[in-house]
This record gives sequence, C-alpha cells and structure tokens, in this order.
Amino acid sequence: MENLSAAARPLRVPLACIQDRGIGDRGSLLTGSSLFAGLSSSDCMRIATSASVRIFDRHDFLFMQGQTGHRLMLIQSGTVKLTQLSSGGEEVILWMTGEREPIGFMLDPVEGKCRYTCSAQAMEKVCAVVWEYERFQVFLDQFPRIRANMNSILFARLEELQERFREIATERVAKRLAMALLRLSRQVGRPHQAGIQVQLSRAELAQLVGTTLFTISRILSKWDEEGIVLARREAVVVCNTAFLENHPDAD
Amino acid sequence: MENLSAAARPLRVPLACIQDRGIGDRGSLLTGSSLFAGLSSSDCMRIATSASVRIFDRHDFLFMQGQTGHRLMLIQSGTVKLTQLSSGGEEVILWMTGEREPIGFMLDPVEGKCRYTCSAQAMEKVCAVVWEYERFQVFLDQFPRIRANMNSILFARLEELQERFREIATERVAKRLAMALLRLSRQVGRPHQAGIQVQLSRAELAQLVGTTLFTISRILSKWDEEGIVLARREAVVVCNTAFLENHPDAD
DNA sequence: TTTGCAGTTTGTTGTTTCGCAACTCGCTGT
DNA sequence: ACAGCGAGTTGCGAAACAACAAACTGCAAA
Repeated sequence: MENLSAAARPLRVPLACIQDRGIGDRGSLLTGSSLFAGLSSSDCMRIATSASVRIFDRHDFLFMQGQTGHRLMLIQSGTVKLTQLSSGGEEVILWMTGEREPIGFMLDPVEGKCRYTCSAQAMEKVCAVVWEYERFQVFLDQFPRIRANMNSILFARLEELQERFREIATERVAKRLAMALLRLSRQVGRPHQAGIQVQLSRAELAQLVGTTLFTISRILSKWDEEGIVLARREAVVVCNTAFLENHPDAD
Repeated sequence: MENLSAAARPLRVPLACIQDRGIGDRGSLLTGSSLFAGLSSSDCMRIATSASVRIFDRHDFLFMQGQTGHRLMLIQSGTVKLTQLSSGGEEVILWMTGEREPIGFMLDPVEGKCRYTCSAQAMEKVCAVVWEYERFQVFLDQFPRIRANMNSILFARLEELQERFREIATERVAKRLAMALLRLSRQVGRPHQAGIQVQLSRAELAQLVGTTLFTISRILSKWDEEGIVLARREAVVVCNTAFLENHPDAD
C-alpha cells in the first residue's frame, strides 16, 4: 500500500541508463524473449527504441488490479509476482515471472478502457522495458510474427493454468506444493550449492498453492528433515527433484 | 471409452449435408464466431470451403487427451465439455463450450507432434466444422485478423480461468457453485420458463467446481427449497440470478 | 408392467485442512 | 545490548468437506 504512488507514477529512468549498456545490448534483450522470437536483431532494435525503461524497487507495483492503462512490459531483470485480489480481500498468486518474460497483456481496447485483472509486484529490484499499448500495436500490425508469438505465450500459460486448476481441484496440498516447487525452480529458480533456490515465503507459497502458510510450513519442515528441500527463511532450496516429481497421490 | 473409435475415426458427413443449408449459410456460420470477426463474408466462405463438417453423438469424443493431430474445430450446434484427466485417474471439467466457439487450439507444431492436453466430449448431438491445422495455417498467414482474434479468445479464456483459480483457492464450494452456474447460464444456458436451464449432472458440476457430487447435491437441494434454482435430473434451472451474484463469502 | 440402471438424496463417519494462539528464531535499528 | 519486528514453527480444537453406505426416483428397455 505504501508503494501505491510508485505504481501510479513509476520512476522514469533517463535514457542514459540503457544506453550505458550499448544499443546492441538493448536489441539483444528483446531477441532473447520468446515474444520477439523470429525477428531480426535490427527489427528488435527498432522496437526497443520506442520503449522506455523503468526501475522498480522490491514491493513496488508494476501495475495494479483495476487500474486502467495499457502498458506491455518485458522484464529485464528480477522477478515479478502477478496476484489477484478477491472481493473478500483474499489474495492468490497467479504467476511468478522472471527475466525476458512479458507481462501486462490486455485485450485490444475495442470499447472504453480495459482494466488490469491482476496486480504485478516486484519481488526484488526489477528493471523492465515498457511500451504504451498504442505504440506497440503498430509493431503488432507490422510484424505478424509478434502476434504469433503472443499466441504461443498465451496458449502456454493457459495450459499451465489448466494443469494447476486440475491439481487444486483434485490433489492434496502436499502434491500441489511439490508441483509448484518444480515449476518455480524452472521458472524463477536460482542456482544454489545444494540445489535450486526459490525465493518465496511460506505465506507466498500458500497463496500460490491455495492453502495456508501453516500447512505449507508443516510440509516443508517434514521435507527438510527428510533432506528433500532446505527450508530457509523466505526461501526454499529444492534438493531432491526426483522425489517431488514422483510424489504419491496419497500421503 | 466405448466411443473411442468414434473419436479416432469420426463420421464423415457427405458434403450434401452442409450444402443443404446453402453456401451462404455456411459462410455466415463463421461470421458469427469471434474467431472470424472482422473478415468479409466472402473470405469466410473461402475459409469455410476448406473445412469439413463432422457430426458427433452424445458422449463421442471430438478429440482426446494425449492424442496427436492438429484439428481446429468450430462448434456449429450442441455443447462440448473439455476435460482433463490426472495421472491418478481423476477428471475435471475445464470448459463448457457452445455454439460458434472454437476448440482444439494448439501450439504451432514447431518440432514433432503436439498432443492435446485435454479431451473434448459431446454433451449432445454436436455438429462441428473441422480444419486440419496445416490447411488452417495458410489462412492465419493470409488474414492477420484471425491471429488477433485468436489472441482475444485465448486471453479471455486465460482471464476466466485465472478468476476460477482464485475462486477455488479462496472461496467455499457454495460460492464457487454460484459463480459456476452464473457463467454456465451465460455460456451454455438454454431459455426455460422459470429461468435459464443448464444441462449438467451433479457429478459434472462437481468436476467443474472441484468437489464431490454429494456436496453439490446438498447445496442444490437447499437452493431448490429456497426457490433460487430448480434442481432437476441432470440439469439445473437458475431462477434467482441476483442471489447467486451476491452470494456471501461465508455461509 | 416389470425390471434394471443411472442419477440423486440423505445420513453417518472420518480426514484433511483451517484458524487461532503461543512460542521461537534471527535480524535491525537505537 | 536491548527492544521490537517480521517470519516461521508447533499444538490444539473446529469446520468444511470427502468417503462410504443405503435408500429413493425417474426413465427406458424388455
């Protein structure tokens, strides 16, 4: 809440900030993202120049649920959590997104303004490339490949969410947590001497899996004893991936 | 299961079957779908002629989870349920789709074959327009608007599933059922003298909401007594939409 | 009509998981 | 060093819900 103003009026970083990394670097940034797969690096560079770069501190919102506005963002560094708030005030985490992933897709604003249906919050210092939707739309028409890529990304996310929906509808918390940790270590994991580290608190894991932090704590404590994970403060290190993959339905 | 052969080798309806309805009718069929919004009726007609029409009986599969193959289908009449099976054999209903809705989206098969991640089963006699993906891809390149429409559809579905994910993660069964009935009456409801009828059994509602048929039965019995719905055999008639919309978080 | 079957209702029992409270641990600022 | 704070742990009781059993209902085929 105290960061709301930061979301409404994010830090505008002087262009020098990017040009320090060199123009070539800026283009290659886009090339690495699946959103711009198949585009030439010169095209990427052109697209990059019509964007601005913004820095967000930990806990800052990149955008907020209910906010109007059409910004498409590409995360350059850091991880961002996408959350949705219910009318009753309860929050779930829909996605954890990391480097080179685009966020802020919206329906083409056919009539009136569209509102974001979830919030995006920085988990650490985040650097993001930002396009106003109207400027980006030009490229969508100019490079059909971008639309095709958007399709692939949306479809992949839909498939993941379908799977998670089935899990939460049919599986118990332990198995859901196992699956979530595997996905997280792939998507936003960091190398660690004992395995792959995932930077999420118990409460956040609970919001992701659809349970309470107490239940998460119990399960992680057990897995920690068994050497399957390291249950650290505001983080989990996944050690025994094989165990999590083969987690039995009953336990 | 007994219908598997029907899914693998669906009834090929002689072209006469469609041409009975007249060519113009066939084109207008596509025009009504959001997938082809913005295309001229002559373009629609051209696209339609490269499709075939197939009829499926109740319980037949339009496609099955795990199956390879790339067919995009547009439902002409009838309703189809999209289900996903877990490794443990439990099934959830991901979507209920009705007239003019496209199903069978797949990622562009970049390498090797893609497999369907869910099954599509006819709830009643279904007539569907079917494109082999390769033939459809030509139109995707030719009419960028179709890709844009696919984007909108995928995004809308993603948003709905995000909402349902939040519900199942935070709300109790009664509220989830209330929301599900409202969505169903919009998407696949039929007019009924006392309200809007939804053709789903208790077991199917349970698979959609993520609970058991017993819990569904109890809630519907209560709502039936209170006059909010009519709990009929393999169907529910939604009478008091306002009540369902304002369903309290606690109950 | 009878019979059979699938869908539904309802009661009872058991379990998972929630909700809360009390406590510990480790960090930070004064 | 000390207090204070936020994150995590653990125990206990309760609620929601699942699981099973048994009976009931309506429909359709024989």
